[in-house]
Amino acid sequence: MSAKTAVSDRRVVRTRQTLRDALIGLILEKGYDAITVHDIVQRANIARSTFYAHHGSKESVLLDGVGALRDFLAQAQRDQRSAAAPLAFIRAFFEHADGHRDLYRALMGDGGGAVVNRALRQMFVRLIRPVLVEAAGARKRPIALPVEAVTGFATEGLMAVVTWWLEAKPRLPPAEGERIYLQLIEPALAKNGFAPPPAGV
Amino acid sequence: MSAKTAVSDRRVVRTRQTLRDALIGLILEKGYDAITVHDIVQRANIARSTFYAHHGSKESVLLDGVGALRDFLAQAQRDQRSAAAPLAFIRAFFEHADGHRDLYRALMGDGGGAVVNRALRQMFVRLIRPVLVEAAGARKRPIALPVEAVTGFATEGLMAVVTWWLEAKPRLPPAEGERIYLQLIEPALAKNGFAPPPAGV
Amino acid sequence: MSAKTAVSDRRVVRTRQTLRDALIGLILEKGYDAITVHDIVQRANIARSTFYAHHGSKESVLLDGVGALRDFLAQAQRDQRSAAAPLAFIRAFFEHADGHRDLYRALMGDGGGAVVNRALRQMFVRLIRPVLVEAAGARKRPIALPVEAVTGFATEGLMAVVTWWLEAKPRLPPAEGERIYLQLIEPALAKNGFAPPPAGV
Amino acid sequence: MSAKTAVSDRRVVRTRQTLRDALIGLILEKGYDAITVHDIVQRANIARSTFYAHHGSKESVLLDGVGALRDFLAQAQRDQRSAAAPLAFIRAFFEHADGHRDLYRALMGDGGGAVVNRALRQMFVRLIRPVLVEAAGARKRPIALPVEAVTGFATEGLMAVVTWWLEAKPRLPPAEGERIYLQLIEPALAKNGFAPPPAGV
DNA sequence: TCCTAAGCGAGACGGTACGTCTTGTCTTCCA
DNA sequence: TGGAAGACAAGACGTACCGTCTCGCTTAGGA
Repeated sequence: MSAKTAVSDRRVVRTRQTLRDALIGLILEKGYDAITVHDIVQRANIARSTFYAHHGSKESVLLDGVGALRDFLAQAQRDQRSAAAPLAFIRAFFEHADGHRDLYRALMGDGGGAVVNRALRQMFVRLIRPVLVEAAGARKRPIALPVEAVTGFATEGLMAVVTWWLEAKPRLPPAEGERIYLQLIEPALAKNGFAPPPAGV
Repeated sequence: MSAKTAVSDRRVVRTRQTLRDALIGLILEKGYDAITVHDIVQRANIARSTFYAHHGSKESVLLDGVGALRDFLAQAQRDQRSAAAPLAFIRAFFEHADGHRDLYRALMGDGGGAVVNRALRQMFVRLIRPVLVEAAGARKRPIALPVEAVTGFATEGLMAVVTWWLEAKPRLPPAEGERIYLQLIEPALAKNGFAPPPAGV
Repeated sequence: MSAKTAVSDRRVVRTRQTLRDALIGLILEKGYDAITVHDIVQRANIARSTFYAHHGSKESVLLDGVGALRDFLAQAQRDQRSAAAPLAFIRAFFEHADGHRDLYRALMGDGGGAVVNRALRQMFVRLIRPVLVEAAGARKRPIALPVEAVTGFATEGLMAVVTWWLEAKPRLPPAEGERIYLQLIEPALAKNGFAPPPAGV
Repeated sequence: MSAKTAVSDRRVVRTRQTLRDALIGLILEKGYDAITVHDIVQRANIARSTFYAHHGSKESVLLDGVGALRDFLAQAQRDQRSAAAPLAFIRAFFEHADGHRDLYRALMGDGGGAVVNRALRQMFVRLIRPVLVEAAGARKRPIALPVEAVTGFATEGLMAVVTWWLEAKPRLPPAEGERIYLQLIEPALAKNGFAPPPAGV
């Protein structure tokens, strides 16, 4: 709170940023799992002890970044969601991934480590579930499928389409990724009572 | 082939079985990632060097088992597939998982390690893709979605439903797991030209 | 050189000393060859990795000590050598060994390992050869025996006398060890033209 | 004892010979210490279990051979010893070594392992000591040096001269090796009361 | 001529030590 | 006083040998 703390904070922020950059660079080079703490601190030019002063492990460095992404997508979802596009964040996500293809390729493929995958899935779950709950709630008749199961299905399906889209040759525009996913998931939802209310069914 | 080989084989088979059992027991107790080779050989009561005489790593122990599962499902798929049930192996899989719920819970959840997940996904891909390729080939008009993307979508969706089904309370029968998955995936396939010809849905 | 290095040095020196002490204690107990790196680090209460941070093997620990002994003897030879006592270092060596009989007993007998023996022999060769070369060079007539052969003979003879002296019962004073060796080696040298000019014998 | 045993013996002898040959070949190639039991049985084309049926370790293979050498030298000493040549076996030894220079080079240098050295030294000690004891006993006045110390001195001196002689370039005849050793050791013995009685002093 | 006990090949196995690699903690100094 | 430097403890890793063992094949003598 004091001025001194503010100064420290600035240094702290810089250190953390350096760490995140180093980690991302290394992920692109050799994959998440193969990275050691030693690699990171060497690349970031900081001391081992400094690393542990900020993070308990390399996971923690990464989750910083995922947190930022989650905030960004949540904002997009709030701003752009409409009855016709209840999953608006998906477009935002593909746009963002399009701007950082290398990074996402490194994160989402098998090079990305289980932790990253888990974090991303968790992020999607939190964005998708509310939409499904709401759609189900608007129905007159009770739905036949458990919301949790459908949420998982939609989430993993999204992960799969994104992973494929990242590697597709020739490179596809974000809109194409979104289209493919929606074309797959919307029939599944619509047939089971999770359809965007006004659209029909 | 000779008698001598047979004898060695018998010992080898017993050792390998012991290793597999030990690994499964440990996965149930503390999760795949936390297991060390030391844990395994201690539990199996074999020497460290013997372990490495059979396997290059703990992954390899596990993949033995996955291989057996793959063979089993492929057989089921060959035997039971029909026009009305092109994904017959799914029922066989849920039945099998129902008989070894603890094991599958350990393998498919986050305790199962990335290697296991990858192996299972790969196994499903090999079972699902031929069905989709065939369905797409039977169409008159070209399909609008890439087979690879749809295969990934269907595979990850299956993984998600299975994972959810394993943890569902109260415990659900295998038929219920199969029903939920098919109810989700079939509309997605049918709407995009991968339908089991005209018969289904 | 910097203060920081000095600090590190202090810790390093202490660690190395601990290792040397542990090794010497173990040599006295069970002989050099039977000692494992595990024994040493356990006795010294340091981590295995720390051991390898300092030394590539247990030999290296030992050679530290031999290096110190070599310096000590070379100094004695420079200071005390005279025409009448061209091999002055021998007296210094017996004195030193008298003060650390257990250690030398462990090192020189069969418990000491080939590495130690080799190192000690090498040390003696470097002290003896210059004396013989000089003595031979002072002669008018060429000598009849190769210097290398004589050096080897004198060195191994010294090793033998020292080994015997260390085990002799009752315990003999250093001067007695020196006397026995010189009484054996000087006639051999004198008769073959390596005599300490005319003064001796 | 029975005829059957005799037959077995023939096979056993052949196996042992094969092992000895393999070991010697390997010593020449890579030095005694670097040889493993695996190397030996592979080279000899016998089974690991057969090796252990005959020998407890690779040392044991070698000591077979040293035993034969000892018998040979003891015989030579009995046959050729005279007042003028109390150490007659030395000539026999150099002759023998001259016929198998590669082998002795491998055995006596640092490549030969501590066990070999110990065995050879022990062999020489048993040949030299009786001569010195006898010479000392023939004296009127008591000798000034302990027989054990002198035996050690003479033995190690011999090892040193042989080792040097084996490596000398150009190659020296056996007689030259013997001459050098005797020229060094005889004055040492003579001056201290171990002289061959009639020769003088 | 067959029988039978040995020598032997093959190689799985339990064990022990090795040297390497990470991780996370700690101490000491410097700016 | 916070961060750099890096020593250190802990412990898993995969490799290399060791010596023991079990199992059949082969084979040379005695029945």
